[in-house]
Amino acid sequence: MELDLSQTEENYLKAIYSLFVVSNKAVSTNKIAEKLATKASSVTDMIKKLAEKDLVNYVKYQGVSLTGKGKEIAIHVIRKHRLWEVFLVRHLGFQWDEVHEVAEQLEHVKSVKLTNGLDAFLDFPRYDPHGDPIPDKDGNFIKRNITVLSALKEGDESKIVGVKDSSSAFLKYLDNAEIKLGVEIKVLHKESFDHSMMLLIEGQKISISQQISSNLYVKQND
Amino acid sequence: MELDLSQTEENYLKAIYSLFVVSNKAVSTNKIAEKLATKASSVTDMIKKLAEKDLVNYVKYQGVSLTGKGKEIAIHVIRKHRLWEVFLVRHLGFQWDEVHEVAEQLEHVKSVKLTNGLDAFLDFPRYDPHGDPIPDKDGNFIKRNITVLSALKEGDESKIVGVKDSSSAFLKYLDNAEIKLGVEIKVLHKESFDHSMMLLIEGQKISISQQISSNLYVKQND
DNA sequence: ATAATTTTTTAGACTTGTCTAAAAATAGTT
DNA sequence: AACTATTTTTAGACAAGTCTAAAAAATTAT
Ligand SMILES: [Mn+2]
Ligand SMILES: [Mn+2]
Ligand SMILES: [Mn+2]
Ligand SMILES: [Mn+2]
Repeated sequence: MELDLSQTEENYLKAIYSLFVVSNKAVSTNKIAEKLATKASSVTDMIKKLAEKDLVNYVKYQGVSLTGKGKEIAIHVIRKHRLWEVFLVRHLGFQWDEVHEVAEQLEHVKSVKLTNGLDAFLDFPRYDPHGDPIPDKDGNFIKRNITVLSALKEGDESKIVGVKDSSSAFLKYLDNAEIKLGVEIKVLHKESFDHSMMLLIEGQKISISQQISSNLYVKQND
Repeated sequence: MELDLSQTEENYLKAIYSLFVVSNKAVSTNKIAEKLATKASSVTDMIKKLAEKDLVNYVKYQGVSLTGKGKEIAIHVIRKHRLWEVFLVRHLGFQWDEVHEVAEQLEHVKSVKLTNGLDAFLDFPRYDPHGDPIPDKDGNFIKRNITVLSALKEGDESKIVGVKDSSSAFLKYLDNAEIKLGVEIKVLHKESFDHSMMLLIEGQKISISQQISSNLYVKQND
């Protein structure tokens, strides 16, 4: 029962998985097309193929969701993606905004020994450079209690633990503003006019727009 | 002038390169087909495509050779292949007979930063686990003066530096017989009947068949 | 030199993944 | 309920890479 999927098929499973996670309901053809920068008609074709292989549940016009097997594969690809990202940053001198593109390629390399060997070499990291949890070899991963920074109220204190947007542009902005994962922050003021925030980060007062605060994850305080 | 080749195209270039190296003349369609476990007709099709891209010199019915650009790409893929093999053995606990299959996948990952970062991480290794030289980032590599062990005469002393056959079966045989790269050997006796050899390896007397001795490379003594 | 054999190329077909254009189904609006 | 707009699916085509079967060229043998 060893099915060998193409990179394309794996990418579809990953896309469906991540879209399902945010909405928690059947994923639409158009959403998948947008995510994979392809056309809706191509998506329909591929969905049929994946349904044939029992990797997705598909009812015409009703959207698609992953089966157990499909979810397992999607998570395994995500595991590889994130492990490689850790490797690139820790050992090859990549910046956190440079790793994604390469990890998109490395995630499709098929070798259980490679994946688990890499995991061990990295000492079983639990988060990738963007703060996303890394599934273990059985597909289990930490479900963190997080919110976006923009949801905090004046006076709240928390810790920055991840990014929602991991585009190179956003990550470079954060580098520039010296906002790193793991730092403690305090919300000094919320401007009701434009919803910008004044933060205290490591003794520094920094003002950030809502665009920024809504793309930063902080630890949920409770 | 950035051409983006498919994995298949890269594999053809690599095959043509390695076949050319042994014969030093235009490579035949059938040889390529055999090497890549495909059909001659498929090879002809692909050769035309590569000729179109100026990666090979092709004259109908006369075989094929690499252009400068084609050779450059082939060597670059080989560089990646061998660097990954070193990584897998040194850092992920792979045996030397397990690395090839995975390296066949990793060699197609495209990122200059990745390749050069890996090279630096490994401290610029000059040989892969099978004793094959690793091209540097400019495509230059050591041309060693080597012969097959079977060519040595009685009384000759040398050092084992590589394997000609790198099949898992052969490599496992070597592991079992405790024949490793880098060890000094002395030819005690050559049996004229079956061309087997009696060797002295690290104080041990070992007899090997011609099948074995003709697949081991030793340093040329002069 | 001619015939037989082998190698290489061509012709036509198939699969995967994609596309555009058009049809069908669904959702939203009056 | 009927019309409109949007979403999704189908139909047909294309490029990449492969295959089988047959034709053409090159090589080897007689
Ligand atoms: Mn990523
Ligand atoms: Mn990531
Ligand atoms: Mn190899
Ligand atoms: Mn090797």
